[in-house]
Amino acid sequence: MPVTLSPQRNPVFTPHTPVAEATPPPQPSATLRSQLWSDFCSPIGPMQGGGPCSQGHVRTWSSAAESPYLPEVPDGCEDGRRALRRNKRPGRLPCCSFWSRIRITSEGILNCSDGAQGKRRKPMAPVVYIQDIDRYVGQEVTLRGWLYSRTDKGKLQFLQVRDGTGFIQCVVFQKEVPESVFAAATRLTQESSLIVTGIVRQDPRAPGVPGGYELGVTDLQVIQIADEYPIQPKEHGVDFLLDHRHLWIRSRRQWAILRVRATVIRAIRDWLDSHGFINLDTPILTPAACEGTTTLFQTDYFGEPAYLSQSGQLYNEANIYAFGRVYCFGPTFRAEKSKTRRHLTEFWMVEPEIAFCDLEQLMEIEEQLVTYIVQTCLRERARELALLERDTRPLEKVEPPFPRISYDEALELLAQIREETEDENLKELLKIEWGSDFGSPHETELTKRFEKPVFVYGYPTKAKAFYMEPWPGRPEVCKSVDLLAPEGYGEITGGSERISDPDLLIQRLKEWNLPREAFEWYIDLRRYGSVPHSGFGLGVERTVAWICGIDHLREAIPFPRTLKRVYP
RNA sequence: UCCUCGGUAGCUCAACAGGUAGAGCGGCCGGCUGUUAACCGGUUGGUUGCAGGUUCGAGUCCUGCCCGAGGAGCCA
Repeated sequence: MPVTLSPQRNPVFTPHTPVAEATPPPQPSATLRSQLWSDFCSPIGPMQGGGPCSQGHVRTWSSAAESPYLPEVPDGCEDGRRALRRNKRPGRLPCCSFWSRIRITSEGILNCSDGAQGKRRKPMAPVVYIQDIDRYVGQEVTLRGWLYSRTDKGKLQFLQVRDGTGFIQCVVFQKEVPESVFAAATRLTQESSLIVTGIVRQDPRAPGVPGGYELGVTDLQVIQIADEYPIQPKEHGVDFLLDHRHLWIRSRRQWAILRVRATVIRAIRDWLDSHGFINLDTPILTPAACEGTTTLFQTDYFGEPAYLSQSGQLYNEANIYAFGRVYCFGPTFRAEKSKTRRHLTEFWMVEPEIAFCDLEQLMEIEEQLVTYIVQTCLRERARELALLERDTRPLEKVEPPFPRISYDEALELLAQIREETEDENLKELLKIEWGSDFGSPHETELTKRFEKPVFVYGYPTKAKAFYMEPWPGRPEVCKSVDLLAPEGYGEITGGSERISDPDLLIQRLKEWNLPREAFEWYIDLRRYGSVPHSGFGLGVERTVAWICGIDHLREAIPFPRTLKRVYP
């Protein structure tokens, strides 16, 4: 994994450049790009900093105003000419690269034909990421990012800077930087983009992620002064924040959650890829309901209806007969009018499917996968979880085996909870007849009784999907299993052993009033080498919410889609 | 679809019993060498969700509507 950017590729900043002149005023967006290139790439800054060519050749470089690519070099700058000739395809070369060559021969370029003298420039500080800052203590480095917040103490300013990989405090002392640098820091508004150079030092007072390190600023270049930023570092209403989701994701909590999400997704893929699973994508546009029960989003498919997928499972079942162990990983769409913190209309789900696998083996796979996800997050995202103030002790207990209880036992447990509680409201909520699926209150109360995720298996056949294998000797119960996360988080996976007998499957389609024609291909899978097989789906957002300890799924996905929201 | 709560400055909220619409934050100006959502002084900021009604007078009371949130239902 690259941890630093090569200075050769990013020679964009020169220490001791007069910042006041290098800093653009706020620009209309149409001109911003060329303005940025001008600041990044134009040698005007360095030439001025090191002693300008008296003929002002550099000002004629077209890169500054027109193109990010190769500048013109005026007659008389022989080193510049030679550098140009060395480039086989000069037109393809960014001027940043060009400038790095110039830097190597800076004595030459600065000693133009008119004899103007220039000083050798200081070596450029390496451009680094905040997440790697601990490797650079005592060194001068350059960071590129955005101003998170600023505290002005008069002759001293604290800049909280983020670069996508972390947050760090940069300290600007008036005495230690050129006047223009201090002035530039004063002008910075929240979320202004900047390039800052300074000496890395350890200081326990410095906040941030990772924290404990700060940058003693030596130079600062402003890229853009941001307009007044709508989101302040304080509490806001949910509606306001969701309207500004495109900006909200920059804030610390959201940043931390979404980094955990990325790790959850990678852990899922890592584990499956290294346990014999092959990733096969299943269609998102589908001809009919997979289950026949849920409400789907309908689209116009060249005059015919097509529906956004709510599951790739049926296709996975085809895929296992070609590949053995497979998984699909994609978005899932549900048009139900659910209006709770546990539901999104668009969410992500991984669905493994395994040939020659019964329900018990399925549970073993699930608990291993879930354990791997949790342990990977604890190991690799400790900083983010700390920022979220997640108590990780419950997560540390997550390891196989998870408790397994049957639906019947769960009902007994619920009855017992109703006996014990004084809360009349809760007593009412927990009422349930044999044959019904659990609602949120049931799941919540059940999981409070366990420290680890708990499997509930053997649900009533009528409460589940048509394709589930009946329990041997108890046809009213099926070989299904849900995994309920602890701490009240509820269902994070749902799975089952699938029916492998074609006749039984056909009978079930009839009982569920599903059109057999649409499922002919699915029945085929039972006609040609049918084997016992099982699979499950794991909801990414619910898993992320549980691991992060957040109470609403909408924060576990970058741009949530809910009943009342498709913007931004 | 049902229940509950809410909509006042850019943001978070206040405004007693119907009587001049306010505070903090943010922005702007000034001060401060260790701030952690800094602090201090000054300053800026309003179609009180929309429509109608009662009243001398409505953010406040009444009617209707719109929007949002939480929960239920629904939901592998």
